[in-house]
Amino acid sequence: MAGKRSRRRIPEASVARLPVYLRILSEQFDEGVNSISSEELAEFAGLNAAKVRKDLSYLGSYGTRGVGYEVEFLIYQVRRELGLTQDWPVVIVGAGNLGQALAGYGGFGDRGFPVGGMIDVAESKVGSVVGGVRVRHLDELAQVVQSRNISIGVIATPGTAAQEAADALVAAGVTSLLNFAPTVISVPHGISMRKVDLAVELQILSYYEQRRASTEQSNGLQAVPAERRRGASA
Amino acid sequence: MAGKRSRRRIPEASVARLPVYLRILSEQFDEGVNSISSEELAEFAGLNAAKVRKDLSYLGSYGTRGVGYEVEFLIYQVRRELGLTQDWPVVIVGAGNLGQALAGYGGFGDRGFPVGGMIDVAESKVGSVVGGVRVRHLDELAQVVQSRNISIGVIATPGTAAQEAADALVAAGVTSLLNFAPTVISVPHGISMRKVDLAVELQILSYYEQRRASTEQSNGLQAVPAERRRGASA
DNA sequence: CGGGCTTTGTGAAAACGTGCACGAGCGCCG
DNA sequence: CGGCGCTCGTGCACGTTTTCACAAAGCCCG
Ligand SMILES: NC(=O)c1ccc[n+]([C@@H]2O[C@H](COP(=O)([O-])OP(=O)(O)OC[C@H]3O[C@@H](n4cnc5c(N)ncnc54)[C@H](O)[C@@H]3O)[C@@H](O)[C@H]2O)c1
Ligand SMILES: NC(=O)c1ccc[n+]([C@@H]2O[C@H](COP(=O)([O-])OP(=O)(O)OC[C@H]3O[C@@H](n4cnc5c(N)ncnc54)[C@H](O)[C@@H]3O)[C@@H](O)[C@H]2O)c1
Repeated sequence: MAGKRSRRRIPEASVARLPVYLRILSEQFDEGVNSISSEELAEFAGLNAAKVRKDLSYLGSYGTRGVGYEVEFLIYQVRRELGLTQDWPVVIVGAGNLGQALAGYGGFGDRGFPVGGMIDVAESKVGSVVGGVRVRHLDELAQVVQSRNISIGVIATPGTAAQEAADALVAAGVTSLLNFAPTVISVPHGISMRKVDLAVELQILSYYEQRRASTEQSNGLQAVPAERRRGASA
Repeated sequence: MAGKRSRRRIPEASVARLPVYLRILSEQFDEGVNSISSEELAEFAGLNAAKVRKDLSYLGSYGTRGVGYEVEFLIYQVRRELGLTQDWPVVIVGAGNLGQALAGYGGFGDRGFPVGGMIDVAESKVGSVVGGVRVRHLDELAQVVQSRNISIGVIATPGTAAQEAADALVAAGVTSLLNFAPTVISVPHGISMRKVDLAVELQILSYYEQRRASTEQSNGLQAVPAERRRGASA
């Protein structure tokens, strides 16, 4: 039997690497590369080849032994697995500095995540247009979510309002959240949640910085070996 | 002998949680809470108590059995371990939308990471003042880094310039990087690197969204159980 | 058409992180 | 001042992720 296909669950660590492969593959494709080996892909991604192969094997057996992977086909498969064959409009809650930057940021809609709505509570924000989208009041959230069939919400409010925003989003029917506020938010079981926390990242760096200062020992982290850098030249 | 103290290496996963504990502890302290149990801390952090205790045990034995942890003292210990007893000025490379948002963002300097410099290459940006800091040309990077003794660099350039920015930062003497560009960058061994990638986060959410659509099975992720939410009321 | 070279796909082992369970230590109360 | 109840600290078992290593499989060349 050739391939049982993809309804096996993919480990989260692997899922988190698929977008990286996808980006690399897309770049390579644009440069006219048709075929790529796990070794090359690993090199670009800063990983080792075995990990790349194992990750890709969760998608199915799409490589050719002795040759590698066909770039275009692999792109298709990764996109399919990640659910990128459809658009996922997002709603941004909090139209402050960050919310506006995000809304104005092209690389958002470009990649299949158009801004389907912006929400705020401040009089001064509601009604204004940011990144081509009219800011609506929190009261209208459910209506916005339902009319555009939005399932991903981005929280860009101050930390104190983040839980409230999350609750409102979930109540409105959103099932995935991306939280930029520096606050732990709790969500019902079954809702996906990821966070991006600047302060946490900096503090982690600080830890290793300090450590470097005391022991002259370097260590793990996401440090990528420098060896053989490849510039992507056209 | 009481406690061999902290020169044992702390697992990265634990390091990444310490900033979260720190934030919670600081909030609790501000509200007048003097003592906290691993159970309570776990509740606030959305984790389980055993993990909290294990994480804290890497710092030393600072709890009191039958009682819990003294908040103020624990704050001090976590800060010490994370290297937050000193400021870590950062230099931001790329003064575009994101770079400006970051520079203007208070919660940066507030937490011990003042913006010590901003760098760009565009004529239109160099010389302007953003968030109280004058934007300098890339050529002046080394001088900025050395004069202010900066060891952390933030990359906020377009993806195509990210590797170049990283190389320049490392050459200038920076030893920790936080990369916002959607590109894998490679750094020499011994340099710490963390990345924040919006597209990756959204694509991970997309994966689970899609999966939810096919199987009516929910799963892992960072999903936090909703149970007993605590609002931090003064 | 067969042998050699290359690279995949994957079991199995190792490393790592998490969660459980419980002994040890401390404070409090009677 | 002794016993009780609470919570820490941690050994251990479990689950997950990474790494290793190699057989299987395809391609190319002679
Ligand atoms: N600006 C940055 O560079 C940056 C970087 C990292 C993290 N953050 C975090 O992102 C969040 C937003 O930052 P910011 O700089 O945009 O802040 P901001 O104050 O500029 O914007 C916050 C916006 O949220 C709105 N708001 C408040 N309560 C709300 C609610 N209940 N529902 C909907 N909207 C509400 C406010 O009206 C305001 O427009 C903060 O939590 C901040 O810590 C910001
Ligand atoms: N804007 C957002 O909300 C957002 C969100 C997530 C990620 N990002 C990423 O952050 C990065 C910056 O985004 P942006 O919106 O600020 O882009 P931008 O185009 O507004 O700014 C980029 C800046 O970098 C400068 N630059 C270019 N090459 C440089 C070099 N070699 N050295 C120094 N500076 C250089 C440019 O002059 C420009 O000022 C991008 O990689 C983007 O993908 C942006």
